[in-house]
Amino acid sequence: MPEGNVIHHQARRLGRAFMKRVVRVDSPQGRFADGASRVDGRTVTKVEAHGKHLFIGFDNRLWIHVHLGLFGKWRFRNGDPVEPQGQLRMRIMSDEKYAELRGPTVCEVLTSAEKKEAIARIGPDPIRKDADPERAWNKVHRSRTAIGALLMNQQVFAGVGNIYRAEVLFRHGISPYRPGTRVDREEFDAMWGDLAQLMSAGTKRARIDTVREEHLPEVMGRAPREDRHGGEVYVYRRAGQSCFLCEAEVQMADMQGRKLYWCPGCQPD
DNA sequence: GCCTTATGTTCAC
DNA sequence: TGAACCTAAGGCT
Repeated sequence: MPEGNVIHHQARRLGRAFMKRVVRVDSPQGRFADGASRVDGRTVTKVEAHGKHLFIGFDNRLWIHVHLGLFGKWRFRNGDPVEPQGQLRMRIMSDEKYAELRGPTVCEVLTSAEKKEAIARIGPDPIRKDADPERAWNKVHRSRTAIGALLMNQQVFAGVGNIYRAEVLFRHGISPYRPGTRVDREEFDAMWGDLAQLMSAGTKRARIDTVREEHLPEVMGRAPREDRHGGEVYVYRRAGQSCFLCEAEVQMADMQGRKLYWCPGCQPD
């Protein structure tokens, strides 16, 4: 159940394991059998992440495209593959290592042109150095949609998910219900820069930490147990508890089918 | 063991 | 707006 930072982390890991190597690719479950046969036995030339989308490139100009969705998971192992247990969509294997993919929303083979189209469909990804924040700003400041929803829209901010959405709004004192049209340029720039930094840090560690250093003693003192997503945060999944920085109670509400967390004291309408 | 929940997206109505 | 997708972990019994 990863946000963009984890996908980038996994892309690096897949690159380290398989780049420039001839690999075997199969689909013990069968649902990716046709795709696997098109890249089986080829050499991996590139691994890229764009938002929550992962692309593995091969020397025949084809790409495996993976989107984990809510349930998808990679598992990395050393040595010879063991007998598959349960539903295993794809295996990618070198002599020393292999990776197993279960439960993805998307696992398909694309041509270079199709891969380009897939990337064009999503917005700029704050983790990528080649991202153009103007594309996101143009959509945000023209939209009456709530900024909390815009942050979750992959065509606006690729890779941002429910944790980064809640946390970046908290860090900038912005109500999730404020329309995009009422987010000014300065606030947008600050949030974009913050996302770039937070998500890049989250890529290295494959976890999400958003608490500023000066608040850590207070947060650690009052939240001895890590939430199971791993990492220290201000409001995500803290509904009903008091805010770390003010007296207000952290709120939870449904926004477009996803749970939204915010502090009404620090993020007034 | 069973029920709920989850860092997500798409499609049908 | 809701269901479907289809996996794993945590909480509860």
